[in-house]
Amino acid sequence: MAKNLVIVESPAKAKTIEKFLGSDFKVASSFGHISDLPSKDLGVNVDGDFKPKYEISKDKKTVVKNLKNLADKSDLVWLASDEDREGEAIAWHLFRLLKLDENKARRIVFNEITESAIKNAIENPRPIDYNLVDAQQARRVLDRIVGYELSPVLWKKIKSGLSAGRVQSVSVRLIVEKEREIKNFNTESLYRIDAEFKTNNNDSFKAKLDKTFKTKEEAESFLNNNKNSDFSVENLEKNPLKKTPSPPFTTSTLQQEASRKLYFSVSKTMTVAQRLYESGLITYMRTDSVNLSNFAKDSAKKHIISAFGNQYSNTKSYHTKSKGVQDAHEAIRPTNFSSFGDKILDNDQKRLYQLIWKRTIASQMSDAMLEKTNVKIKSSNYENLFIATGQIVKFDGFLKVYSEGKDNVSDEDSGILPNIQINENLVHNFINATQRFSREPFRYTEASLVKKLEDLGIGRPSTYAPTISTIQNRGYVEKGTIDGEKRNYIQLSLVNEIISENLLEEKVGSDKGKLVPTDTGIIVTDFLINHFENIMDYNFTANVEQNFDHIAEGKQEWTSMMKEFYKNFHPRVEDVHKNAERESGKRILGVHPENKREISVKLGKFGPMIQVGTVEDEEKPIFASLPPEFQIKSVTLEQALDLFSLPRELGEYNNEIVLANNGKYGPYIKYGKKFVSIPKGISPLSIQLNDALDLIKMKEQSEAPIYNYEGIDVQKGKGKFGPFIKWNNMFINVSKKYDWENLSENDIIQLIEERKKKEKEKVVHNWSNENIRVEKGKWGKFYLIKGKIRKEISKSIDVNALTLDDAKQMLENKKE
DNA sequence: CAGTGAGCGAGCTTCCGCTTGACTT
Repeated sequence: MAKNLVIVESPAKAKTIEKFLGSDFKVASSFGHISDLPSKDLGVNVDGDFKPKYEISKDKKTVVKNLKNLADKSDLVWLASDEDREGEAIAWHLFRLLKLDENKARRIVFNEITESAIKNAIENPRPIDYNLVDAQQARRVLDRIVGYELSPVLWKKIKSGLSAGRVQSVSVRLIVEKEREIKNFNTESLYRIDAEFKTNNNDSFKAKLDKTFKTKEEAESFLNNNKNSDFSVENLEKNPLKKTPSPPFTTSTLQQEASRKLYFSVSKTMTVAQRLYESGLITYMRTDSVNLSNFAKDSAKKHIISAFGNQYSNTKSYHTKSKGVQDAHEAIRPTNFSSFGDKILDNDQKRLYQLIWKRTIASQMSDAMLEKTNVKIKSSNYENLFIATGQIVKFDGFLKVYSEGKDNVSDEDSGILPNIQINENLVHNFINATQRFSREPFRYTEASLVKKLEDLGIGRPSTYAPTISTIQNRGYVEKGTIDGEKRNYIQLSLVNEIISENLLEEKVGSDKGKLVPTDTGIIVTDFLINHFENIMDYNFTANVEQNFDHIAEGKQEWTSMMKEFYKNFHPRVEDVHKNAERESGKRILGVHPENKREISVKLGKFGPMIQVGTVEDEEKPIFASLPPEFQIKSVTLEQALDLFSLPRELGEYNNEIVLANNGKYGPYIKYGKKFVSIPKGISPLSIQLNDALDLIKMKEQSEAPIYNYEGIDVQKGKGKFGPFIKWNNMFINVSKKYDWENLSENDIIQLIEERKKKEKEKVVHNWSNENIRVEKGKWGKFYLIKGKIRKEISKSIDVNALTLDDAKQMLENKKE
């Protein structure tokens, strides 16, 4: 057994490091945090000393047990978690839970995974930094108090199951406010003038006028003014322009570029990067640092010089400026620059790797040298000037491999100008006056939201992707589906001294794939801003981070910060609990045309709903849920009344009545006892019998058995987790190596047999009459299964000797 | 799984950051 145990956070890192250290060292991983506050209750003594109650995280029990075993057999334990707040806390929890002492434990840190860095770290251990640990405790406890005290307020005042937190609530606020900006935006139009001129050599180029016009009349009169006008070059200026490469990738910039260039979602970028990291092709992918190790800079330099030549190399260091950066890792870069990734089999992995390769290499290359030309063209008839700009590349430098994408591309790039002389006379091919509408602000995409959060110092590299999922899962935010509308605009053209008018068309107002707030998101945000302005302030995180820094520097005691915060926060929570009005976003739509009762729309316990009448009325109110295609803020009285026509009887099929209705899980068709979901885009209010029958037949077809194996039908389908076949109540995933569209008889038999074999190995007991099984799980665990009940069997019980009666007894206890 | 919404009250929900698999349909 090795004398030394090194513990790092990530297993892939452990594997790499073990190669650098000799046989005296065993390297293991903690898989991140091992200890946390309990999930069931607050877990903080808020009435006294703010002491947190820690327990070993549920999924880390075996990890801790294994580490304890290894530690007990070692002479020295090296705690090598990351060099930041969270990493220091992990080291401390390991120290506590592995029951180490000062003689046996050493804390070491390194922020690059190279042999010299690690050996250097081993030679320079330091004590655990308890100030840094306290800063982490403060961060953890603050987040817990905010999240676990605010969420129950929402359950009571708005809807059960909702959540609030320091990061997610502010993220939703950003999206809600952006939507309001767009809604309140006043679109104005003006006329822009652009022209194409011709030189003496018959070369054409484009130019813009330095003035715009408010009305069509003004634009037209300007064009008239150009008839019989002479044009000449008044001024020609050439200026050098330098472009510098962007720094290497952090998590946030990688997510943005992968979104712009590869159209990856934030979470897809992270899973693909994780694969590359596990294969040892890139460094760690959750980082806020732009720093490159000396090793990386050296090998990038060598690669650049040999591939492009000396003049392309410009080795430099980058430093991170944004708030709250902890610099525990390197920037995201290839581990080996000599591989351009052509051999990576998976296409997505290859594309992401090559993006990282280019960005990193470019960051170590020379600036690009450009020359910008500015030409001013005057008219004999008026004062205003036409301006043409051109750009030529004198030396491409880093542009040879990489240029960064832009989020909101508006102006076309200025190209190359022909040879033009000063005072040269020009003629125009055409002059256009084009109506342009001012553009409303851009909605956030996943990646641009991450950028905004990072700018505000909110959230961490490991949480950007999960935060975006959370706010969508809670129903606060969704991806837009509106395609946009057509809009006409006018273009006046002066050609050969004649003015003509054209009506052109453009599309505006699309929110496809962008983040838009739901009714719930808007109501919750307004409620929180009303009652908890402080927490919803964009600077809240920045302010508390300052306190955390003071704690880390030993200038402030962490529980005193908590007391100070809680003293103001908690009474506010109590007050809102007691006194605040229920927030439902209620809007009165009008009165019922027949019975004159009030019709309103609001957010109810189970989501948005329409209500006829009020509680005060003699007659009870009638309700209908508002389907997702409508919104509280925009639904009309007519649409609301329509909803009460459900359920609609469409006709008959196989002697059964066919109904269309809205259910808990969306619109559906019902016939007999069967249900068929109505797909998005079709309304249960307007669907006709024919379409409904088509849907029914489609469903029957997809459920039709494709094969019969051992007397049991085989069906196939596509689920949440990809294509599968179903046999004997087992879902069998069909991997990519099979052609799911055209499964052969052999494929099906093979899939079922493989699965049967796996099942057999797993099952210890099977009392099929009672539908009770005992199965083997991972880590030597055993499970008792009946229907949907799944219970872990304690290790003290001999599973093989278990009888049916024992099993029944255990299931009974479970129910209590 | 495919109607509930007042009010009553049971019993449930919830945070942010650090890490991977196991597991779902």
